[in-house]
Amino acid sequence: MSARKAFYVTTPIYYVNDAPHIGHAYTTVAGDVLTRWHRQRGEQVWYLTGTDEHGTKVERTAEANGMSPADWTHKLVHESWLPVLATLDVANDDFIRTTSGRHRHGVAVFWQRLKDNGYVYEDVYEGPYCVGCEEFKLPGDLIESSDGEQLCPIHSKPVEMLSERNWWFKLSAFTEPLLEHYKRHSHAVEPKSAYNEVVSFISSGLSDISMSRSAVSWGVPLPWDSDQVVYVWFDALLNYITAIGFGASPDTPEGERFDRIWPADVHLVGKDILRFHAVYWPAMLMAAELPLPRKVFAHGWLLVGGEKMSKTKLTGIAPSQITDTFGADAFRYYFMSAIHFGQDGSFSWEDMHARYTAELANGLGNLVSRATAMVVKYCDGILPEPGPYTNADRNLQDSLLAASERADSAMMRLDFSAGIAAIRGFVEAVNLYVTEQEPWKLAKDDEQTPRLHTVLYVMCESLRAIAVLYNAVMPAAMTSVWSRIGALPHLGPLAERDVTEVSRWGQLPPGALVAKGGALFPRIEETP
RNA sequence: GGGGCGGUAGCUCAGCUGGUUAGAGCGGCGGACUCAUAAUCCGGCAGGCCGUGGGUUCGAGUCCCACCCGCCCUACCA
Repeated sequence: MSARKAFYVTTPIYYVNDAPHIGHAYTTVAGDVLTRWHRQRGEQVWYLTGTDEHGTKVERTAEANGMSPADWTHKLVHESWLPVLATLDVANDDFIRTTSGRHRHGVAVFWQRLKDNGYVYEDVYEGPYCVGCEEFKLPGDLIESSDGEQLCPIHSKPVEMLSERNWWFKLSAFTEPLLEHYKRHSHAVEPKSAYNEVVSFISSGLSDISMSRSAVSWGVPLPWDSDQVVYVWFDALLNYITAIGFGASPDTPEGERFDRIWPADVHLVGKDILRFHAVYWPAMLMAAELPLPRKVFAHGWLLVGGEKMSKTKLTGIAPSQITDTFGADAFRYYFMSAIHFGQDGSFSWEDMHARYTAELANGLGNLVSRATAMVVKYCDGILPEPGPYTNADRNLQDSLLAASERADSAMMRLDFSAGIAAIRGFVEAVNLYVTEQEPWKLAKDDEQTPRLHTVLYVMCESLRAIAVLYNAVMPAAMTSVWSRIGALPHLGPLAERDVTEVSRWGQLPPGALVAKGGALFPRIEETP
């Protein structure tokens, strides 16, 4: 058992009141690709996702549906949120629910510690409150409706005036420490535009913030004041530590796990929740004397028809709408390759279909077909021994080395589209190689048999490398390739192959049994 | 109001510190080939007032100013 620090990646925990859409799926897939890649570098990895289940909105929806909040969230988690992970082929190590005992316990321990450390005090607050946002608004935040009513600018719904005796977190104490931290760690928030936004916000000075609610019952009670619950955001953020054992004593297995996994290496977040993760969260951790996350990465929006995807505009798309037609692998491939991670990206069915057809069906899928078909046809499905290599063969090996190095460096910096582009470039090089070497002509001349065998071997050995490189993105399809080229009995499970050794030539042994399967990515004629 | 980002071929986007005829992929057209999912490979073509209007410069998509449009952050007056 290794004591190495695990590479720890998190998604936001998703608010159960929403239906899962491709925006949620996008974040989750990104984390899955990232963690699968790191696992294939031989690293210890921990990948966490989960659900955020407390707050007034959930409480009211449950009530409207005639259920208790506990029953209501249980139903949503099991009918909507957990199935999405299976739909997308996500290999998370854990799934945290804020309603779970370990989380509620950890939250109580955490805030008690902050109170003991002197960062929590009592005060009265009066002001407009938006239930949709679950937060107090400043009068200046509000917009006025046509009939003079004060509305929340985000939800365009009337605010409620509340006067509360609350507990407050001394956020103001962390203005300078946070600035110092971000000055020292200029990559702790990415992309750069997000970093600049965060630093600029902190520079303008931080105000203390209310961390509890008295009018809400669906939440985690304060350990020292059972009339109040922890404000939902200051409950939710803690999932990143409660899930891995915070709150357990250090000599227990849970406590040891916390020490091995924390701090997070990457918090993946949408840019809408950047401030919570890059300002409030690190301040809370400082107050608790815990290490800070190494990176918060804010990705962009998925745009549909040029606008941010939205349920009210009927542009919200469920992941299954896409996977039912194209499959989970194509879903993962499309969103990771077509959109530069960190920027907004356009989704359209036309683009999805076009890239699927060109890059997966005609490009990669067809390459697998032609390689396996020829080994079956010319060599009875037994991978032949290669003869002497020519320049063409060596050039292809060189391009594999270059592609794998570029892919690794891109994946390490979360530039998924560049990583995939590097691998796709190698696939295209192999297709070109096949066309130029014309093995079907070599097959017609017995004297050319050694050369034919070399070409067929190069093709299959290339597929071996492609399967390893693409496994993080398309695990199911690449597992199929792994099996078709007969790699499994000789090389073991695909997921255990190290991406940093992928370019070492000659790993697939001659004699491997090659089989032709059905279309890896069948052509799809109709678009929904 | 202030700040930031984006507005480049039909579509999605590259174009660093200004320099010869502004690029890629996809789509469209032509050719080669037949192992393969009518796939692959090659070639050319098309076609873009590089958001608008000024300015600096021998020369600007690339710098400066103003403005228009989209989005984000932030502040706020009646």
